[in-house]
Amino acid sequence: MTFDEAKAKFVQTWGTLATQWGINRTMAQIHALLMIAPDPIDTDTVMEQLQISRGNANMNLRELMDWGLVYKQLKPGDRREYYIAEKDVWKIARQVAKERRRREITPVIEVLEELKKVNTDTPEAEAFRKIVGDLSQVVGFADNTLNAVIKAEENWLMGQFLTFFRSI
Amino acid sequence: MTFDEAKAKFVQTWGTLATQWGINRTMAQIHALLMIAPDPIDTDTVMEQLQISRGNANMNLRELMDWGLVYKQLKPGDRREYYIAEKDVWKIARQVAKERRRREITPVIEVLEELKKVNTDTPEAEAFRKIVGDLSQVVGFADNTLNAVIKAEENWLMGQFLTFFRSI
DNA sequence: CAATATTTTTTGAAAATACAGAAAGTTGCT
DNA sequence: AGCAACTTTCTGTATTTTCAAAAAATATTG
Repeated sequence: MTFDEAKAKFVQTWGTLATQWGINRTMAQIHALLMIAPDPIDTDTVMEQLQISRGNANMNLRELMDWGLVYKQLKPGDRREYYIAEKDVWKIARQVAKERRRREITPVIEVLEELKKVNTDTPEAEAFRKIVGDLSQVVGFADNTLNAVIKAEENWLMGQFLTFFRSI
Repeated sequence: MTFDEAKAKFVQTWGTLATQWGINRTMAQIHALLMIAPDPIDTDTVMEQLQISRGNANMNLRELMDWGLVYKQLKPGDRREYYIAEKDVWKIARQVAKERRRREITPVIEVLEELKKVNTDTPEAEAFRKIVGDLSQVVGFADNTLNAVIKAEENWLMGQFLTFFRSI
């Protein structure tokens, strides 16, 4: 496999993984492209490399900045805006964990807590509260896991977790 | 909130959460419906409750069985097939972890390992190997986390994890 | 073995999502 | 201010995903 093939495969793989987890393919591909770029890249380069329109490139670059995964970079004497990706993978992980927790997990926990309060007095309602409560625990577990990632220090994380998981 | 409203909200919430994580909305809604059903349910009931077609109901019920989250149940003296959901939420979690690991994480790890082997000798390729290697670690961490869930015993899981995470 | 009930697969259409290209908006220079 | 270099937003189109309805297959009963 040539280096160019490897880069292409990386971009494609990252895009596929993203889709499977409910994230826009192009956004992930741009992210991949920026992660493996040694230097800042401008919009036109992104467009050319991924064969996408300016509008699309711009939209997803903003989204990536919104997720805190990509930064703008200005070059002195150049009006264009260049983009650079966060390269610290654990920081990336923390950022993603943080966003997904905020956008998707926390709201669900709130709803489930609300639903547990239904006070209808039938066996059916009793069963309902049971399963909702149980699911609440599972989602809470996911929440805790993400939170652990968010709170963890860079290097500390790998060590602690690996030690813990190896014990299982 | 009435009990019926609560049930509806639960089904809707579960569907939304699923979409956000790359899973078919209807599949999750059927799953939700079955989880809170005290008794086995047949296809027509699913169709009626969620206002979906027979084809759609059937397809997603199969998919749910494929994920190991729903079982068929036959009633003596009745030709129809009834469906029942796994109610043990930790078993559900383990099942989901198992499937997603198999379908989505493991393949990515293999690709990343492959990509690390690119032996082009330039600074750019060196940086590529670095980021791919680092990401490999992060994905490996996700893999380990899912694996821990899969391997864990039912009740044991909550206790261990909570203790661990509280320490963070 | 027919007649009937039930499940499964297929197919084309509808809905949702993603996107290109163009228009509009900004910024900075002369 | 006026122009040029870029960036952002908008709008209609294309792609993908989801799904209803019909057709086909399978199972069950008399």
